[in-house]
Amino acid sequence: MDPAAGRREPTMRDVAALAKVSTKTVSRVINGLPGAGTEVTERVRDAARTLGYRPNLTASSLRRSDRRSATIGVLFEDLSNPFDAALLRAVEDRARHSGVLVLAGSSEDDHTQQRELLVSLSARRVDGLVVMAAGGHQDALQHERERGTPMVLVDRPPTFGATDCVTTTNRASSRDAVGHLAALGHRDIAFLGDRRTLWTSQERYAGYVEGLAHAGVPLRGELVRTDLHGEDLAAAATTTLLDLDRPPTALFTAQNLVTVGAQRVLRERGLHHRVAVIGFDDFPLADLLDPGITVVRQDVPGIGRKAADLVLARIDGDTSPPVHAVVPAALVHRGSGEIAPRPGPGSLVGRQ
Amino acid sequence: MDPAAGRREPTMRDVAALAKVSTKTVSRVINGLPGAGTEVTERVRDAARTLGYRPNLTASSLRRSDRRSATIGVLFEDLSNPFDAALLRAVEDRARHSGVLVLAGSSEDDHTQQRELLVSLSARRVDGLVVMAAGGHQDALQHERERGTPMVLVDRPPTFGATDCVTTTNRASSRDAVGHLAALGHRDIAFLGDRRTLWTSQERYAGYVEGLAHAGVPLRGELVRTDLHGEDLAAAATTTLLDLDRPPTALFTAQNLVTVGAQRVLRERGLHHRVAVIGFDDFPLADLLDPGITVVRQDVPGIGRKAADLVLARIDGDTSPPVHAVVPAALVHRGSGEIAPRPGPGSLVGRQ
DNA sequence: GCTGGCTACGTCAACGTTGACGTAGGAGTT
DNA sequence: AACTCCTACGTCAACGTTGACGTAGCCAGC
Repeated sequence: MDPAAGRREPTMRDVAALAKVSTKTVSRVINGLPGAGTEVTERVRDAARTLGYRPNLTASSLRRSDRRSATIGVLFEDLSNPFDAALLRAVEDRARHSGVLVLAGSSEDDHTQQRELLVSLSARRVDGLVVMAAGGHQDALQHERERGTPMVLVDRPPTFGATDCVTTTNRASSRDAVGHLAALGHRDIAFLGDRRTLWTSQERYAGYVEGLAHAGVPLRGELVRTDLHGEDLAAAATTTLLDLDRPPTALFTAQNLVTVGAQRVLRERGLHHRVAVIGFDDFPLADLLDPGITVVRQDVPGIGRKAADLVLARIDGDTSPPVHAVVPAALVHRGSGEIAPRPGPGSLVGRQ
Repeated sequence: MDPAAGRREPTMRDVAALAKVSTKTVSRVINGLPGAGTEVTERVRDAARTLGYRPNLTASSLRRSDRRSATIGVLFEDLSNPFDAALLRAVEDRARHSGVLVLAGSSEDDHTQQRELLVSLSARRVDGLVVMAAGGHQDALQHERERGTPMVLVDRPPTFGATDCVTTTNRASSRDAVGHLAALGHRDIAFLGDRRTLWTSQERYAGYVEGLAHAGVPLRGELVRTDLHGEDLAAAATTTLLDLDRPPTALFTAQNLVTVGAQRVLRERGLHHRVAVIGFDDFPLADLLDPGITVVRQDVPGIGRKAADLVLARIDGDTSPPVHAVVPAALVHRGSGEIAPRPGPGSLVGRQ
């Protein structure tokens, strides 16, 4: 049974009646505004406590001139992905310390779902948004932004203007990672990437191309596999790569699930000490594997904090020009990226 | 610059004026209620589209009799923990399909923070709560519950009455895990647990005790380590356990971070193929480690779905007696839990 | 003693929406 | 022709709160 069935939430009016003051005075006391004497303040506090009064932020924000709901929306791809979860946590921490709560949703990288969530969030009059944009067009986001909603994109930049965004050094770090492999002597470095519609995938691929070029290693098109969304596709692509006549001696896996999928296949084939791997995005336990997985590690909490700071500042009226903040990623050497190439079965290395 | 600086959000009044109808008729059209003719409906829709009208759920829920905000609060320990994140995602999915959004917060297992978040959530008039209770007393939760807020506890049951809850088979699965180790011949099975204030820790410890008793293995108090909150404490405890004169030949690590901390030490010492380990809670990549980590896997999405179903049903007025749903966990054999005991340096096995 | 300024209140309306209820006009019934 | 009934609207007030403004009482200063 509902312990409070039939009961009604006490309102300011109830408190005012019990304290024998006007609702306006209750409002002043509750909000700590000046204009209430000490004795009256005490009476109001007592009454509120007695009745179990709780302010109604819904009504308050409807009436107040600033119209703030003290709530922001967070719209990520998949809240159960460790990357998204860490990002959410960082945003939430920052917001909480400003008295702002977070409405969170997963878009599943689907435009329809993203649009529906945007509608739901705007119906609740969130003060701002932190969004990991679904790949492809960003019409719905642009539309929302043009209505004036403060918005910060994370992980991927907007394709429209006047919007803050926080990303990492996708291209430069990818270039460095490939350069690291090339410096060990690798010349057959495969690229395994997530959906090509994703900006991060494109940037990481661009970094891969630049890294090869910079090292003077020709790009072999057959070593490039994209649109690997999820572990299974990544594993399948890894299999076909290893079955090539001249298989790669190193893999650059450009997303965390892709890294894991590739890793699974290497282990099945007993090649995990033979084929070098550098992954983009760190993941839990990457250091416990044997060999440890060398990764490009993003500063996820840093990205989240920055994004939260930006959106909170915009909500507070900051009208300085839009910012594209780039939070540097770092190459973390753990072993898998430090494996030198050596001729394997079917390899043509040394025979050229 | 804010693209909409100075502009005001269009309201029903604006739409009504443009469509030359009353606001009430706009309300009917927007909410799909009967009583609006086809021609008028069309005019209203056009006007709404022209103005970019968006309903204000805040005002709507203030006025409506049911007073629903179509929002629930999710109050977990740490949204960046994979367990919490997976749970959040499951709850969010279920809620979203009912048109309900999720306000999420991390309590960090801290009563003050939990209380503050409860206040924030109730100020926003959430329709219900899904809570992972902080350890120790649950006064604030009980108070909130007694006010009538629908509430479902997950992972840990309430210490007060009349409240739904969803947990897993902590005790039985722990018993089974220990039994599994004992059946392989282990007699020195250590217990490494999280904070003793947590109900799950207590239950898992109880299962450990029962498992030993059932297998006829005497409990050695020095093999029991608790209050290991986080990987570092777990690693330190593992070290002292391994340094015992008669070290354990198997570890039952009763929480995912504890499992990882212990694993780290075993690897450092090269004992990961020697000392058996079963962990409670699965974690990503547990299968990729060598050996794969045998774990008790909770059905996290199942728990989240059930919790969401319960709270949504309560919000819809379900007044059936409170439920304590138990979602079964399963032992997943991956190798680390199938290592048989053999005498090691300092072990007394065989010398007794 | 009157003015001016200040403090501590109160009154009123409005935020955007919807429930309760009213009404005009047409169709159907007797 | 008078009646009921129904549909398609409109009017009004209220949800809980706060901004704008009003006012009573007090004190200081001349």
